[in-house]
Amino acid sequence: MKLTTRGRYAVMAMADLALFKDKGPTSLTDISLRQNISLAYLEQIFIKLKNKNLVKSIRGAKGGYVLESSPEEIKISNIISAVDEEVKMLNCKKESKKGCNNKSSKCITHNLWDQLDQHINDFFESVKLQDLVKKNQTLNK
Amino acid sequence: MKLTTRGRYAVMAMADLALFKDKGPTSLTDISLRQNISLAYLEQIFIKLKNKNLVKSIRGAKGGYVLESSPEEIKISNIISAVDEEVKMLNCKKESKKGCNNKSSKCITHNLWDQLDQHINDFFESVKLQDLVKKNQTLNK
DNA sequence: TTAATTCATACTAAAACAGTAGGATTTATA
DNA sequence: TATAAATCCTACTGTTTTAGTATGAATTAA
Repeated sequence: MKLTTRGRYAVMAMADLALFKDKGPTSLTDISLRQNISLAYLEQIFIKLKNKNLVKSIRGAKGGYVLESSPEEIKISNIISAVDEEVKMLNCKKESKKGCNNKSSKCITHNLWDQLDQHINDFFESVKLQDLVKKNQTLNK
Repeated sequence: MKLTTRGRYAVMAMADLALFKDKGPTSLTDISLRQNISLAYLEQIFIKLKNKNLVKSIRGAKGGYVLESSPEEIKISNIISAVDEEVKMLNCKKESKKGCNNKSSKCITHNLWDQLDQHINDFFESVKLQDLVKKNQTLNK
């Protein structure tokens, strides 16, 4: 599976945006400082988030980023899939390389990975940005 | 998370062992051919499986590997954790490096990754080797 | 005009992955 | 007892990915 710091950072940054969404556009500098993520790396991540219409950019001084939708509407799955290429276990799908050919009994575990994919994706589908923000508030007294 | 071909191969190989468990020890050569996995790579994987007491080795000609327990008793989680170092999303745990310090609001997403870990591990705990073998049999007419 | 910001692209060190290579040891069996 | 089949052991390696750096251009509020 592909779930790296890029995905994690993206979710953290989006959660940060959600936390401060009432204070106008949030600059990446702020997020960088608060979440302790390299600014230049954040920039790359936000290009992708923007391309997938998860955030809107405001250029120039006092600019920054704002969420395109409300935190209740943004699913974690949207964020992850925007920055990491995909959440998939299986090589088997691509017929080209090695992979199993599905018909034979070769890839006995085909279904297992399929189901795991399903589980993980379901999980990310079920959690909204809002859930993170709420959780955070109740957790830190 | 760490779930690579090594983990996949390990599960495939163990499933293969389960399928042929009545025919005496199974050699890695056989598994290599049936599952299309490099023999030398399999050898490395099986050292780990042996160290974790998932398989038993019989050396010499006509030797091979056999399962230590019955397929009903071996959980996928056992296999994965034997060959991949761990199934964990969080860097935050290790205080040493960067990570979040948990007390502050920094790592808003801490719980999210924790829960995902839980989900994945639960899944792998719930599936037994026997489930794979059965599934395979019913699937291929 | 300046400073703060996004935007864009190219580069890079380090690590991990997926093996390969080469040989030593053990053991059934012919 | 010689041979072949197997596990065992350790070191090496090409490739890719990751996580970031570096550099500079474009935009815009003040």
